[in-house]
Amino acid sequence: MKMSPRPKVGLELTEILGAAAEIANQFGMQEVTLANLAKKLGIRPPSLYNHFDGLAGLRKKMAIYGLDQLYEALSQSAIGVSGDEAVLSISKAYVDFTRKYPGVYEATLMAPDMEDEDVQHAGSRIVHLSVRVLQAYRLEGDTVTHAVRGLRSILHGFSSLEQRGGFKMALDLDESLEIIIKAFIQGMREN
Amino acid sequence: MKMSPRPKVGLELTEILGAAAEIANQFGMQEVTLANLAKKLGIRPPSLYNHFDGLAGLRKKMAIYGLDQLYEALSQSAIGVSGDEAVLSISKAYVDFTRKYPGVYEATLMAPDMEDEDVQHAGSRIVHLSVRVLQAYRLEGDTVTHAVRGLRSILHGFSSLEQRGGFKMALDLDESLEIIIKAFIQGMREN
DNA sequence: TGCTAAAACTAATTGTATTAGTTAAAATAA
DNA sequence: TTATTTTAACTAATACAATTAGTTTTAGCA
Repeated sequence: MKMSPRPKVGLELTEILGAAAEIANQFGMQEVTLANLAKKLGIRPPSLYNHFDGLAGLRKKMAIYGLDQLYEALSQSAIGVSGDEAVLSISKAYVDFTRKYPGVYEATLMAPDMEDEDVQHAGSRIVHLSVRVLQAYRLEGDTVTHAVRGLRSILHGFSSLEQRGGFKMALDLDESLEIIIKAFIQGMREN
Repeated sequence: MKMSPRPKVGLELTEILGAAAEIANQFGMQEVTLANLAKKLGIRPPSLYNHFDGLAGLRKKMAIYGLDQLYEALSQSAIGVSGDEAVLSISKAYVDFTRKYPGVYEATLMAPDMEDEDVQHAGSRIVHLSVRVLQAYRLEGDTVTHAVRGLRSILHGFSSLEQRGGFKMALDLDESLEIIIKAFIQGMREN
């Protein structure tokens, strides 16, 4: 019996998620396979099952990891600002994030079950942040909820379309975002 | 040697795309595999290669098919209306479409190459329709382009988030959409 | 020192897309 | 009508992904 040297890699979950995020950002989520991830980490695919429950488990963990990072970026951008300035600030931070970490953002949308409690919780922090920022406008009744839905729709739709190359006109995208957001919040305030 | 009867199925591409759309609408695009599609059609997976170039080719054809259907629904909804009424009408038609045919809408976003000429062309018809509807507001300069980008962002973002169960508050979604769209177009007009 | 648990491993199974080569049916040409 | 060509099915085989079962090494701890 030969003593094949099996160096105990001793992987931490965060290193695994970091490696998975790198693959996702560089090549897209469809390239985040157990085979590719294992290769990058220098281990065999079945070994990954010691850290999470298969591909579905990995995607869930990546979604939560991504939502946490996105929340972090957004909340940082909202420090010390309020009103229009705050809404514009988190809007730009949101789009910046999807540009810098497209794969992580993609992972955010690829949880096997969006109804899952942990995923919901990670996402709800972002919703609550939006609520807090929009409450500055003192909208009445359910209007805050409608406004949050609108803001999220704009940010997600804009980012998604931009990532897919959906905007073909040669016209500055940051300018578009600013104009769109300003129009929306002004329109919400007036009704 | 027995003459095994091999009934010439004589599939038309539209029947194949229809079957694929049914799978997509019922079970999601991840279930649109060559194996599942072939089973539904009563043929063997390799036979599908006579009709399109593998899974990537199928996805491209489904994307174009979906964009054409979406355009059809939107343009019908815009007949005989103008201004706010027209924008609201196509917005509702857009969201209705994604609710009735979620898999087809998903296919719209899953083309292997969004830059592909045929896919771009199918998508551009929808953009042109939006331009025509928004031109009623006589926005100046590049503002029409910004407005089209905003409208598309809202509609795509809203639909996408709704489909993924992203809106958890118990508050009517159609009402949200109407308020969001009205706020956006009013805000765009005033600047 | 010896036990236990964590985290790696190999081997084998299943399901997927894909390619190569074959054949029957239908359409077309002689 | 008969012969040829094209279309669209087929079988067989390959490559690669996820997964499961069972095994082994390493590290920490009693």
